[in-house]
Amino acid sequence: MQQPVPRQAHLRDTRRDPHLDRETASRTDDHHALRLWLRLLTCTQLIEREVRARLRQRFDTTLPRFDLMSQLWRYPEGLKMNELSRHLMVTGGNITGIVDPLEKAGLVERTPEPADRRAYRVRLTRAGRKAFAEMARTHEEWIVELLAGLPRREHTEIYKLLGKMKQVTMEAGS
Amino acid sequence: MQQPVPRQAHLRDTRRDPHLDRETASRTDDHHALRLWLRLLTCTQLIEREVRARLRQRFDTTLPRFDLMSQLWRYPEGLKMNELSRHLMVTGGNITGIVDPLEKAGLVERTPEPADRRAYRVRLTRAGRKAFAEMARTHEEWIVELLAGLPRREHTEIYKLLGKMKQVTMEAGS
DNA sequence: CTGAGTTACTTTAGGCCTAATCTATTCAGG
DNA sequence: CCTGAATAGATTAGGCCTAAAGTAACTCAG
Repeated sequence: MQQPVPRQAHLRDTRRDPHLDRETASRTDDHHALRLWLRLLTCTQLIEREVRARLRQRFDTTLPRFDLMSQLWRYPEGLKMNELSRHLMVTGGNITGIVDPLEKAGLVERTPEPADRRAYRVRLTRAGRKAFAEMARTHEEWIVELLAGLPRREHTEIYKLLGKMKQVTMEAGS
Repeated sequence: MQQPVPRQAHLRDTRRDPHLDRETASRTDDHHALRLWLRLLTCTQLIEREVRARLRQRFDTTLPRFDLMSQLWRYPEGLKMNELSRHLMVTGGNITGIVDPLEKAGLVERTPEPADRRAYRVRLTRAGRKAFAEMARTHEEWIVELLAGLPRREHTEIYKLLGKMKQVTMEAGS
């Protein structure tokens, strides 16, 4: 839980120039779908980068660990490894790599699954619940803050449209 | 440029269950901003994962390499390392790690910058241009295909709204 | 002209992620 | 009951990404 460190000038982050990102170079003859995709990617990266940096600075943790704890928070009875894999949309091997250090830190625990000796259930420990509750509150404030400039009306509009986009993409994908 | 390999049953990708992703567990009392962010993330990951997999299978390359070549394609005179860093929104050290293998593969070249002996210009080679032209055509088809289910009207609507979102996020961020 | 500060790029350590492969367990058909 | 296929999870090799620190070159005030 280290405090934010003031950034020195020679380490200044040059990656936020509003006039120079992936999208800026898109050409007028690019297909609309392509430009939409690039813009979607830019928006996601803007928020994701900020959240990652803040999680690291304020809570000395990472986004994947936060995400995993977030899922466990919503399922107090715990989740199996492959369920976590599906929820977080990452491969199983990766889940092992995220759960291991969290378990070592005492934030989650593996409890045996009586019905299947291959599997077990991952749950937040008491310490994990306490730590997550604090982080989640702050995290939500960050998101609200980052999107505060967006009027409520457009807020729900994007949400609805992205819902449709999610659906058609899932149907089209592989 | 290997061909796609039919996936064996026991390696089936279990990560695309439409009823079980990060978002599904969002609770009704979550703030609207948080739910919007989760949905944005899901949409991006759906497309990104698909594109990464296809780039690997069809062209035996990666998304970061494709993205970097894409920027060079749009700037035939070449870009300096720190310009690439800004365009792709990643750190400088990372650019080194992406350019190195591309240079080794003969797809890009580093040419000295006469005015500044610390810097140089990275450009596509002839082979790089040829390879990229082919990949870009296919890549664009993929994106169009993945978003094909979205009516033109909503297409431009999301594009506009995300533009606004990008703007307010950039103003709010750090 | 000199030296402090800045900039361009690289390197390093560490974490995330994937695909592929491995072990142990479970399951289903004969 | 056996045996082959499928599943749960771990492991490995390799690539991406970051922050931080290192090197070399540039800039400019004194």
